[in-house]
Amino acid sequence: MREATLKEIAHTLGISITTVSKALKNYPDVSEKTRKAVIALAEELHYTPNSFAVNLRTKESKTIGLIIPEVVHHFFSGVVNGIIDEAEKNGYLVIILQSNESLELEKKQVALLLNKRVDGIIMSLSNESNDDAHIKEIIQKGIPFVQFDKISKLIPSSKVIINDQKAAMEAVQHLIDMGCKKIAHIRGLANPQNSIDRFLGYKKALEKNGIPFDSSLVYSCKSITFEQGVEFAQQILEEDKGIDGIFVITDLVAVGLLAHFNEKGIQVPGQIAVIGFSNWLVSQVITPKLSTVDQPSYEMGVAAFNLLLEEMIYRKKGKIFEPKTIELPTSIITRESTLKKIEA
Amino acid sequence: MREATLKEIAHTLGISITTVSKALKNYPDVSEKTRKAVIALAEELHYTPNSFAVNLRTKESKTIGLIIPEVVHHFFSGVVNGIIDEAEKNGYLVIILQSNESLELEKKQVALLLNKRVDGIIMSLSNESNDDAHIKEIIQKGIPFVQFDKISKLIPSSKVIINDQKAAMEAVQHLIDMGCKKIAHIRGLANPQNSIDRFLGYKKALEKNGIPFDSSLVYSCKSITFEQGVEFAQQILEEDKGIDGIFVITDLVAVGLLAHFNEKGIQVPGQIAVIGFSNWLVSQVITPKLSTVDQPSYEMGVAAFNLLLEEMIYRKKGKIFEPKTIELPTSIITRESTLKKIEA
DNA sequence: TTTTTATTCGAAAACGTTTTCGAAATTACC
DNA sequence: GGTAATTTCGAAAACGTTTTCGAATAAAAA
Repeated sequence: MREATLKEIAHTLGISITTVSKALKNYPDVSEKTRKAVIALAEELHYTPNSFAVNLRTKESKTIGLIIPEVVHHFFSGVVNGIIDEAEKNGYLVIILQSNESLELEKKQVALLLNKRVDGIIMSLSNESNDDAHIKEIIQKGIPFVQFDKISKLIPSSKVIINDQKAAMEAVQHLIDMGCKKIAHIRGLANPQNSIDRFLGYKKALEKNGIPFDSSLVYSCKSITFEQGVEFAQQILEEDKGIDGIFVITDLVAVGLLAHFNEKGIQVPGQIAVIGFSNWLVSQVITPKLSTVDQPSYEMGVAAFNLLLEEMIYRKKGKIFEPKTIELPTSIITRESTLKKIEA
Repeated sequence: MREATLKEIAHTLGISITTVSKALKNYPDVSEKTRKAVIALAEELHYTPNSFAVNLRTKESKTIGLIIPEVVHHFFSGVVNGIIDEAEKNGYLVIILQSNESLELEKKQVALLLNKRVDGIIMSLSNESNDDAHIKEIIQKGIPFVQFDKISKLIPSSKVIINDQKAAMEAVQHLIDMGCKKIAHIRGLANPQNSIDRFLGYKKALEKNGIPFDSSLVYSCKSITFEQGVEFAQQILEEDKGIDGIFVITDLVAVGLLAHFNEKGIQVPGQIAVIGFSNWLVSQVITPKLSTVDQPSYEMGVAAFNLLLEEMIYRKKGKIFEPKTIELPTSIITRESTLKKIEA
């Protein structure tokens, strides 16, 4: 079951390895006759170049690394999808590693990829990431590098992001347009930038519409779970502050709210309108169907790879590459949970 | 920004490349003094072996390939998770490719991985897979190979599976235990083996309990979607056959049923009990919470990698490897959608 | 025929590592 | 002191490819 090599082909054809190599790569300085012969024999032997040797010789592996917090997450698997597809179209393969939101693991994964000498790295930072020595090492080694979603602004690299603040503003504006007067916000954890940005968007939307900001209408998640949503729904009903609209950090939590409102016979959107974030699968199959903000995960993956590809090409030519930032548009998806009948 | 090499270290230390290599790999035939010196300099220069050269020399890359229909699917991303984690623990990296349920793509992906000369391949067949010339090529090339979930029984390789038929039987038995007398089955597409097996499990459970099989109670999905579930719910209500329990091919479709029943004011499980399959995230956040069959996706990934690892080790020693099949247990998760109150 | 030009080929180095095997240097033993 | 055993080292081959550059051959021009 030995694999055919250039040497073998050369030997049986009575020519040199050089010529065989050239024939297979369509170099101009090999006669039509020998080229034909080489190709014929190569096919017969099912010759395929030894990628290990090619890698060593060309100093590239046509392989990139991807580090994400976790695959089992609708958003990240969407991105993974986009990256894999686009990479494959361009002859690249993708190695995926998970950081599980742990800084320590993240460092290890970066080291692994550097050892593997991948041609480039795409990554979304873990929540813990504040120390970025390991990221700087990537840059300093001159490895093409792209960040997406959770990024560090301080690192000079290309980035693919959405505008969380703007998206949040639009979501809240939508609630206002639907007639909501007293709008609460279920915000995410304290540190992550997107949690902060969405909160700021909420504030700005209120401000823009002349609605006074009331910090008692902001609820902070301890965990991003369904149960957390149920708890806040309980609390909100108990407090009875007259809230008629809620902007929630993410769909999963929003669905928890809906579940409890449903149980208590609260009309959504009649009494309280709810809008989530991220367009999880669940938001379209719940009753009432949940309005939300769509993040173009697949497109982010595609964009991230293309940015990386551009840098890889630049670097290969020895040119210097100026990092770019791509901001992808989000869109409000209006479904039943916010559609009050104020039409016309 | 040049990377340090053995040659460099050897040069500056005035010793041979051989000795440097040996020192770093703890060969016994190098004195403590030179070993220390080598290690010190290696650390100072941040030396890390060139993996391309190592691959070429050792003929292995510590990289495996994984082909799945699609990442963006709760089940597959669970498996991916398990494989990546376990692979990393054992010093392996994972390249992921998607077949998108297309046979043509699947063939291409296999070819890609063979060209890359991965150390092993794990894969779940696409639905289209009937021709398996490309799979046979993997076996015949002697590449360690493991199938999981959607498998071809005809291919002599290790396999990781669940017992769909048994799981389906248990699900239907659960409905019967809950007092259901007239049980319908929403089955999947015609060809996939798991669709067939679950259907057979449904039949067997009825048989075992002395309930006559009625083919008019079996509904075949044209697509595995939420909407399909809604449609069947409509049809079932219109037909009014007195159905009081439904076993559904997968949670997504079951959730469609629930949505429509909810809209029409049908009590679940009071009038009709519903059980799904696969334990999608959505099943625990819907109202009523959906009973379902849990497939241990992460564990399947772990098992698949370990089987592959075993084969890789065997093969490396030149020993022949006898393929194994691991069948992982499923479990019925009883939630609100089937819990009728017949408790004692 | 000789010289020039175009065409076709191959020797050899290089990529960086691992490993075999023999040689040199050191130590132990009588 | 000499021999044997042990320790420490390095030359060299090999993995399979790509690419440079010069040589050989064939064709064209003089």
